[in-house]
Amino acid sequence: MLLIDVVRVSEAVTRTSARLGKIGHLAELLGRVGPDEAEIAISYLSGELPQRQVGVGWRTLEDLPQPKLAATATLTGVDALLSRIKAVSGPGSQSARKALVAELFAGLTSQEQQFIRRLLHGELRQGALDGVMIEAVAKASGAPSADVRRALTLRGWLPAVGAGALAGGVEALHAFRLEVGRAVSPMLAGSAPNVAAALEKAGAPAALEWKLDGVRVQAHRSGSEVRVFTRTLDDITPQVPEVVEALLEMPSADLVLDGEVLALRPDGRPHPFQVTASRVSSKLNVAQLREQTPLSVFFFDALRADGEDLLDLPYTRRQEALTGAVPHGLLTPRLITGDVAEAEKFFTDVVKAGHEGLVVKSLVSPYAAGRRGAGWIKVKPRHTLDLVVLAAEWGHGRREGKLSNLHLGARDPEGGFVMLGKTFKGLTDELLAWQTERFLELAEGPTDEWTVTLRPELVVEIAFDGVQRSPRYPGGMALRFARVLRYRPDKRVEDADTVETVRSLML
DNA sequence: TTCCGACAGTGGGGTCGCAAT
DNA sequence: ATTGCGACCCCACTATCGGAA
Repeated sequence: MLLIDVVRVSEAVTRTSARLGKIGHLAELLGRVGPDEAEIAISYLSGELPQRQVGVGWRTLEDLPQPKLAATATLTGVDALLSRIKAVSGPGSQSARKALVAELFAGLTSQEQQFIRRLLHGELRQGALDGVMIEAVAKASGAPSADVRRALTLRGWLPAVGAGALAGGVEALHAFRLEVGRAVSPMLAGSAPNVAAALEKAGAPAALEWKLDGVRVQAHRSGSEVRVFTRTLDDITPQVPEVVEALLEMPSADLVLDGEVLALRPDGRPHPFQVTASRVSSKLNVAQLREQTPLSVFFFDALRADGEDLLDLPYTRRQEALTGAVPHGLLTPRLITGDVAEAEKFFTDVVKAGHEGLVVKSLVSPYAAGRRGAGWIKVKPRHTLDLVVLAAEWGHGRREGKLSNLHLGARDPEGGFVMLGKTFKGLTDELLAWQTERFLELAEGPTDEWTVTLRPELVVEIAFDGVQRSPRYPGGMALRFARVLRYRPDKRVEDADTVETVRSLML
């Protein structure tokens, strides 16, 4: 199959707004793709590369050769070249990689170049990713989408599942099973503004578990072999020997556990997330680093224990298996209640202990991996500040032509403002239109291709999760997960919060 | 007919490893 | 030694479609 066939379908998908229409276009192509090309086609049309990443980003794609006029590139040819690009390493690799990228793009028409460029950026923007492709695979293979979804949960990679379904139908899908040592798509949580709302969503009584601010881990043990995976199914086993040792000390030799690693201080309170992230992502000198910053692991679910698959069992049954397999000290603190007051006290306690909040879990839901179902609901405290808009950046994609990303500043009592970060979240289309117009009236000072500097006159109420140390911003601090709540036309700039107020929140 | 769950899109800060400077 | 790039940890929110109620 030619690349252009896939590109044409992607363009049709982009033009179609109805999801069922998108599914139809995708399924049509899956119906005529060859068995050796199915994985590549499914991968491209769900917005990812079979290689996952190949070491090519926006900088490498800045200047590219002239496009060809005739579309002759094959899917397998492009895929093979991308694999070669990924394999490049060592001194001189940047120019070698660039040369291969040039070779790749010289063989593509401008239409194809656009497509591959967006794929490499991870921004296909055709309105269809895994969720839509699952339905397309179901339609093209004649299998129920629930079976496709289930196989994806267990296999963790849709192109393999889709190719299997196209070749072998429902039977092939049923052949995908939980394999110890191969990562399962993790179950994700939705969110609620407060504990009462979370209980309502999950159904009371529910289980309330501490939400620890670390890195999600899925730990597999088969005999003396242990593997640890992240939320995106990357293998981080060498970086977390503490988790490996914990698994090996457990009595059961056949385990798949879900949990969180984080760095705790000697007094038991958590380090800032940055400390945990630094430790977990360091691959060099792990032995030394663990002396200075040991990791702790806490498990909250069991997908397999003592040779039994548990994914389809309700929460309470999985918890029985978990508490039977894992030492008490490695269990995530938990309370089962339907009482709102009791739940709120538990929430207050966990926040006082320095942790992130709670995850409220339905007692009956199975391990529904890979989707943010109603089974798990997270609740975190929310801080707010009144800040001043210092500048704004032009948006991309559906925000093209709109000033979107706000630069936020706190008032400096000595005069002026201190930038604390940016945000684009929380804006409705109406607000985007309004602020674009208003910002252009306030434009003043340096303006480049992306950024418009403003007279500091607008006060905006910002919600955020916390203040963290920043090597980037002048005040040495930045807001974590900042989002717009509302503009405050009733407030003058002199009423905005000060740098001191922000600093007092950092601790 | 209305409601709501699931999805895609739009980007945020921080940190690491690696290659180039 | 420092800088730039790519990758990946953490992530919130809105618009939209289409099935459920």
